[in-house]
Amino acid sequence: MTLPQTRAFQKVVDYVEQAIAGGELAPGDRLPSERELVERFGIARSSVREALRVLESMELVRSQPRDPRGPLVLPASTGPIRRTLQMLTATNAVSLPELVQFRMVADAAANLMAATRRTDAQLLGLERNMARMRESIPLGYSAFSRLDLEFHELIAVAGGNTLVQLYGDVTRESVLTLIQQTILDAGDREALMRRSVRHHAAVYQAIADRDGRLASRLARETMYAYYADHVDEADRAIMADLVRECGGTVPS
Amino acid sequence: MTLPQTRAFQKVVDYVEQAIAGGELAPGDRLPSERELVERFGIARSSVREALRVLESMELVRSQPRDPRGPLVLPASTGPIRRTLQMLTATNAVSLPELVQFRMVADAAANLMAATRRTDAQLLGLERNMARMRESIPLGYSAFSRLDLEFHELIAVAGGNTLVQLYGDVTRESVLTLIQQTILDAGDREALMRRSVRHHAAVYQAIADRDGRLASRLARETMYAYYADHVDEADRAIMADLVRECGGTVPS
DNA sequence: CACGGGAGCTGGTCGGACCAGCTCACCGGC
DNA sequence: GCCGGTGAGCTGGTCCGACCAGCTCCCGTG
Repeated sequence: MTLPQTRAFQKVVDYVEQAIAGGELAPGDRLPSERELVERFGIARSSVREALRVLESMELVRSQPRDPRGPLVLPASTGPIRRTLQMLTATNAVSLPELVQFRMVADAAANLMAATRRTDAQLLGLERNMARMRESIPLGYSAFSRLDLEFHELIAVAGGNTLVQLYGDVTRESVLTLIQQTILDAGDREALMRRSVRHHAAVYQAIADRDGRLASRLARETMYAYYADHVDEADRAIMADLVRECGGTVPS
Repeated sequence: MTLPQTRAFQKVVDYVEQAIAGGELAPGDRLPSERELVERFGIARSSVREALRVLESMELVRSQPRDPRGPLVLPASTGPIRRTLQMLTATNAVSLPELVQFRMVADAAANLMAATRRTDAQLLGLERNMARMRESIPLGYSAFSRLDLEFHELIAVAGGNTLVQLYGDVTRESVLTLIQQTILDAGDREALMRRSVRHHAAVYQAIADRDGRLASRLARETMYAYYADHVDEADRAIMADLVRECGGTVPS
């Protein structure tokens, strides 16, 4: 009883996890109430509650106070991935060069896919984002960078690949938190923003023209131009390789 | 008291999360004991335990029974990312084409980086893996596929980018679980394995020669060859785009 | 100074208690 | 006969107290 190898709450967690993975529990379904789980699994309510907290932190389930229908089963979420990666970058388990290199690859893929799959409506969304971005230049870098993120996210959505979108989003956010201070300290922020707007316009045009390879190359060349100076020589060499991988060129 | 917007255990979770992110708590450190957390946060022990279960499920902390030193702070882990992605694929929130497309990009990047950064020792590791793989062909597909995964993981490690490595690993695992049955049902598994060995040999040679662009192209072309028949036309087109992105060619 | 044993903690689990308030079925009015 | 308001019966959130087995560390012993 006391040390049955697996802790009491784990039984409930395992059961619910497998039930969701196996399709027996679908989003919108309800788990039995805490007191009913107590009886079904033969464990104390505090143990059941621990299990529910774990399942909640995995975003598989949500308990709502005083809901007689029981805990709600949620649709599979990417939240834990985001949170975990943020923690990894916060503790320096993942470095800026790694993030930047990965972003080169992910953004390039997103651009490539978006060029093929984008709809006219999505193109319009990009256009509107660019307009707002131009207007935001006088408002300062933080407003601008939010729109910058949004631009890339719109492209990732248009690309239609959940993984490219998810990993790209997370990585962009992390890059921004790591680099923001550097940029704020740097000299001519407005010139930086203007350059950014030009780059976006070029990418937009490539996607509008359905020229995926160009859109991809632009992503990599732009990332190189932005970040090459912020990493050491070895990482810069890898970044240059990544630019060349898709036929791009790096300034010498 | 009853509905203070945020639940009692959340206070502890937030505190520990921020302390770890901010560097005040480092791996190897100890949290105060449960009973001490009770006093510090002014909440009941059951609430403290819920918090610890949540932190444990994020792999930030580990409680060990009867350890008077208190819960152990762990090094940042990628475990939750792996588990979450497995759940996403299990519930079909992420489809096979998405996984395959992402793998094309991630494996290509891993190969490219490995060609530049690999050490001779790592090259030797790849060689040994290939030898074991050849020997494993008669042992059946599951042993073989394990070695296949290992080959790619070795390359990813040699590439030296944590993100490429992590995402690649997770994605390869997921692809395997989704495709394994199909392959087991398919006709000539042995021919498939032999082809795989040849592909690995080619990638190995490119990495040995430090020809990153070739290694990258091989990754994409190989993935296309393996999986193009298992996806619909639209996704196949994207895969073809990805092959061409790095200058590769697709069979017509 | 080395070592062995016990005291004092620890985490794991259980049970019971109270609170505020959402739901739903039931009942009464229209 | 249909609709709408209401109260009973639950729910989840929190707390408290209790017991168990056993790891650690300290102190006293040799």
